[in-house]
Amino acid sequence: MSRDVTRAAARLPSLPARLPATPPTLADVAERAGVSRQTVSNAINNPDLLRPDTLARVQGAIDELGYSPNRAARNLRTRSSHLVGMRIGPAQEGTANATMDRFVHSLVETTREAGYHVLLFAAEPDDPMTGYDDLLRSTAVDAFVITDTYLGNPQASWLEQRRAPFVAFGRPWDQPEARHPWVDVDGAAGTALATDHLLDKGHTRVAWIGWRKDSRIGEDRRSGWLRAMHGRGLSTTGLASRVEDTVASGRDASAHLLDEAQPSAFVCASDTLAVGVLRTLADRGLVAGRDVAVVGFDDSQVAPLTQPGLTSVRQPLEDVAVEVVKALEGLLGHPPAVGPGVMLTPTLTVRGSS
Amino acid sequence: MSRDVTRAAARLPSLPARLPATPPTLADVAERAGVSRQTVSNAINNPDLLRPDTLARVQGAIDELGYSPNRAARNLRTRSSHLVGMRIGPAQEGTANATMDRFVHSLVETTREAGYHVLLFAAEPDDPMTGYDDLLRSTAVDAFVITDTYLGNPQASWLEQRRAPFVAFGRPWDQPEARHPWVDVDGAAGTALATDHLLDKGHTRVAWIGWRKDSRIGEDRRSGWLRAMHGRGLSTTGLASRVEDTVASGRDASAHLLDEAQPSAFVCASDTLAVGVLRTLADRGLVAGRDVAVVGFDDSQVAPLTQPGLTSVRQPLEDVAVEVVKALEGLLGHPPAVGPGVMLTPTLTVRGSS
DNA sequence: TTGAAAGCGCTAACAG
DNA sequence: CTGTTAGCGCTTTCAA
Repeated sequence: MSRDVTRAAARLPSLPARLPATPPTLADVAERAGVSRQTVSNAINNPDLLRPDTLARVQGAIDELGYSPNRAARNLRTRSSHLVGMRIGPAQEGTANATMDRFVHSLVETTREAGYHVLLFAAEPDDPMTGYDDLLRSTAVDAFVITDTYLGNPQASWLEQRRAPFVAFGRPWDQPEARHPWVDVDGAAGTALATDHLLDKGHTRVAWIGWRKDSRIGEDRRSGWLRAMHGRGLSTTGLASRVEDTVASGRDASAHLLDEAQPSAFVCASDTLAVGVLRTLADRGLVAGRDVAVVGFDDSQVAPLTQPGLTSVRQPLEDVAVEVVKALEGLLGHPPAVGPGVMLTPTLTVRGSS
Repeated sequence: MSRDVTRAAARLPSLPARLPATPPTLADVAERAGVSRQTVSNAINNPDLLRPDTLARVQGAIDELGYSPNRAARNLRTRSSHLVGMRIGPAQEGTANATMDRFVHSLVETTREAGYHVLLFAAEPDDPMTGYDDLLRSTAVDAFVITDTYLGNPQASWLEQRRAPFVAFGRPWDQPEARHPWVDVDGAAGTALATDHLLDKGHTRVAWIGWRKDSRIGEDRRSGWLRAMHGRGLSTTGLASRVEDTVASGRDASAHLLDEAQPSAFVCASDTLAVGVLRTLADRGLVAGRDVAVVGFDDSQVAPLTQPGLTSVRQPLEDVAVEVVKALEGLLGHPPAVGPGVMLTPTLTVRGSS
């Protein structure tokens, strides 16, 4: 093989740590170990099939050469890439985005442990599905993780129709017929946790500031507050408000509620709204955590920075990632296994505001 | 070809939008269009070589079949994956992380336009280079983008020694001999911009609160403040402080500076420190923006949420991504072209605090 | 247990 | 301008 002459010549003068111009192949390892290529392949993929001494010799050659199987070749052969695609939206400022970023970190970490990598892609400006379509048809990824299952977007049903493997972070709100695996965080449980926390501290008039009614997630979070209040036989009349997710809205809403309903505590659908509440309290010379308690949602970057620190509901995104990867592994297993949806419970990060 | 019989049978009863069990190949398109496989390949990669009518026929077949070249096969053949690897650190809370997340978004967006995808990977807990090594040896990515070029980490020199194509977001602080392409944001220019902004407003005693001396980035940012002050012949004696990057440190440092040196404005190395300054002002009944001006750095999520809004230096991460991708394209071009480092200038987002 | 042969789907080189 | 041939590096039959 003249190729090997070239390769040997190319490798000789180089530093041990430097990668040769063209990486070693299965054949190189085989020659070095004095076995056939398939034996090397088996050493990697089915070590049990080899005699221990053969395995050791092959392993030695692999280490010496710094061999790692060529992905493209392996992908072509096995029809799988060990890549998981995930679309990320534009870098809009805001809490929702930050939550997704936190999730991406967890996902990358978890997929690594499962032998997968995460391929990020951006939405095409025009068609929301083109990115998925291309990756799917070119068999560039084995599966997708989708995240925004609300706002009635077409991803889930589109992928399902295509029989593309995917796991959703977010329950299929509007699709009871959906059969795909999903993982979600129980927002209602989170706000119930927050509300109970306040009730345990002796508050009886706990107000809610949430999002507009068309937000499924917002209504879900609101229901947890309602449930906790009613669970103790407390009235919620006049204690709720539905507004835009901005600081100004939270500020206005809390001012209004304080005037009209005299709550001693607020549970909010987001940290943004909670910051608005803190501002109202400051406006009025009230001390958060002493005079009025406040709890936010998402435990965002701002929560520890407010004065006092903002108590906030925290989504267990690390656990979400773990469950997503589990579902992914089931989906890509032989035979494919799709379990039921997984619902996780958030925790409460208690700080000075409550 | 018995395979085609199977395929046709499989495709017939399916919905047009549903992906056939096994995606169409070049051969399928070729047969459909009545040309050879090579012609289809040319239609995709070198359309100029085809006669217009042939091209149209092939294109038609491609569209009808929903054909997209198999990535693995193409990667194997061309020895390139059109994937760019980027390592992300653990999801620690904090501004630095948020900046990186913003950058990732921009990078994904920009690479998409260049026909690349971003492959994210996590650091192995033990060895910082294993992730790079594996991806490199398995030829899973064409190049890397590295981000933390400070803290004397080994990535840059390691990759350079391996002759692995990579672009750094961050100048090679400690390696004047480095020859790799890099893109960075001129922190000194940012703080100079901030300082000049304050000086233009009539301030003469502008204080600096920055990081400890071992931070290259911190010292760079500090130098911009120094330069701007000295540029107007103003003294900086007693006006600077170097502390940890925490709210508490910013609060303490600003309190101390106010007592000792009576500054009327603060420029900070981070938004975190600036939040600390705001807290001191609130403690003392001073109004930020009216009594004392404050400017932060990074224009993080908290900046618009503080009361009043925090003026902050903003890194042009979108532009960084564009330059990084440009450098990447040069690096991966034929022949590879490596240009000089690119230094970008930040902007100032002015809010109520100044 | 190990080895030989075949082929995944594509593109580069050349021949027509 | 189009078609033929070869082979990228790997894994999966099937034999030995």
